[in-house]
Amino acid sequence: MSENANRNDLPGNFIQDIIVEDLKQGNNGGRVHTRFPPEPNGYLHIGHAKSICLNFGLAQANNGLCNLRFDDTNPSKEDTEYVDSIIEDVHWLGFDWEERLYYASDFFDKMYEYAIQLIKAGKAYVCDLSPAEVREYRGTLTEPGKESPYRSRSIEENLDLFERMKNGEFEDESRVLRAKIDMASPNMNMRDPVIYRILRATHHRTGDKWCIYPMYDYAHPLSDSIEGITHSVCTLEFADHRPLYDWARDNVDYSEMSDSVPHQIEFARLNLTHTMMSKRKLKTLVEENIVQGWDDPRMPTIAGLRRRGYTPAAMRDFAARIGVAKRDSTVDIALLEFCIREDLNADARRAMAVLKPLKIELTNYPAEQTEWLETENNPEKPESGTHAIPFGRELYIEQEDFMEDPPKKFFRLRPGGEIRLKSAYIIKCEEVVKDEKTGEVILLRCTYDPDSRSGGATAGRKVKGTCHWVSAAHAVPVEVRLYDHLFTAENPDDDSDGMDFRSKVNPLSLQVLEQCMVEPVLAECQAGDRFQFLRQGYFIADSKDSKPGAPVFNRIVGLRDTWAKQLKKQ
RNA sequence: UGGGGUGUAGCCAAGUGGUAAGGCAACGGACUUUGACUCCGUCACUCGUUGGUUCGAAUCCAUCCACCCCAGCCA
Repeated sequence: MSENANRNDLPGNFIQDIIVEDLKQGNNGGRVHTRFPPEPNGYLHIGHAKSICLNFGLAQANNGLCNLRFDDTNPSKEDTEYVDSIIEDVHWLGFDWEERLYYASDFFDKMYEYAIQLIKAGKAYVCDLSPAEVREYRGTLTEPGKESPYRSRSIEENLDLFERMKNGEFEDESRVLRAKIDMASPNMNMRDPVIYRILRATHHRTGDKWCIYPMYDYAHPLSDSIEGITHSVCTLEFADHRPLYDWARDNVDYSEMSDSVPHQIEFARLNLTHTMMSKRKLKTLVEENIVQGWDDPRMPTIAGLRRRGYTPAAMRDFAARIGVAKRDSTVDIALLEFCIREDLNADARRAMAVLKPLKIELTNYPAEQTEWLETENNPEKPESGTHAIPFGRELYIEQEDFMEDPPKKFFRLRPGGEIRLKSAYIIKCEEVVKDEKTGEVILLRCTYDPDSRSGGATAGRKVKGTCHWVSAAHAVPVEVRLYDHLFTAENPDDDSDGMDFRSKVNPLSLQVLEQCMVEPVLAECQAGDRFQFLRQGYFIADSKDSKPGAPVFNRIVGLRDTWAKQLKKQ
């Protein structure tokens, strides 16, 4: 991963270019200070991971700092559960804001004072228009707006009304504080935007202290300024808000707080194929129990991906590989899967697990005998050593590794055919036993070649196929859960077809296999341990339901399967 | 039809006047005690269109086209 880590340390994107230029010009006193500013109204998802890696990465690469700030200006949507999960997820991704954890609500007093400053400067006024009237007066995309009749109130009256708004003398929605900018601006955001509204909701941090709350467009530039942020990185849809960001930044005198002049820079948010990114819809999936929770392994949330078995390193690598630009783009989820495979291939321990067992009886193997064979823990990492696996007369192999009437180029077991059992012996299929009623194959009677033992002097004989197996007498039964995309549609966020997204959930996105057999050492694995079950893919012992002696495994990602591809072609 | 933004391969993405990086995917081959992994090779005579400037244009100018965002007292 070292190359990838390097790439992460040295972001090669247009924002880095801006920073380098700023540094060259000596702007901001040579400081670089970014922030990751989520609203605590849901769990973080893979799209946020891009932003986190960007903001913290930019700071790291330039000897700067990155803050974590909760943009908690709308108490009706926010909750401490989300605050806690966000803190956990950013840490888990591997980033540290040290003591610089802020909340926009930390600055409510300051923001209130600044609003008074604006009123005194004649740059803000209390407006009594109803929400519907405000909308009407705003005009349309092609027609200018009309000025509010309350626009020219005296400073004294504005001061009085604003204080009374704060004191709770007025109903919700009866009045707002607006910035006095330009009702004819072609930019809708500049048509006297609301900067404070009356909202009676208990705030998760300030409780009932306030009944007026600042709007994002006002609060964000001020939070940035107060924290001394130099580069305020956000997504493309805020580009239209930049003039307002600058307006608030430039019309408030915060000089006693900080010497930096933050600039907003926009980049394209992440879209992933087969992945729903809308927070609102993800929340619906949770609330309607369509998934088991925010950390359901099928969710694109950081918590879900973590439980699915994704590693922080793989996610950081992914963020580095997708790049940062201003084009609306949709990254192929195959790239994310590539990143986790690459990480796990280097690290995950190899183990044998039979997901759909088919019994084998070795007719020439002594009934009571058990041999302990050595097998490598990870061939990519010889220093990880070996472990012992028991071998006996009765075994299980994968049902799909036997075909009675196979197509061409089938390298596995067939009647009269031979395969090597990984780290053990070559066996030959002598007899196929079927269930009399169903015709289903239930047992293969085989013979083994005693001279073919792995690692032995006479092990050199080659056969075409090698398969995994477990000893029937020693194997441990476990539950395995196979996950697939929650949505089969390439772009589940697109609802231009008029169909409800709930109807697009993939019913096969979760398959539970209850008859799986794993080698005995896995009974003692720890929750969170990751394995490669050879050809079956990568799995993690579930961190939620795993219990000693009967672990549950989630499939993280499958392996590439060229055999399946060839079958399709035929 | 107002304003803002973006067009480079199937998907991302470098490139900023000197003759199209890299990754994913795909395809072909080698290797293989799992058909995985690994390794090797192929994959844009052309950068949304059409003109122009220039010895030379993905890069500069003009034109047209396409897509995304904005009319919350959400962020």
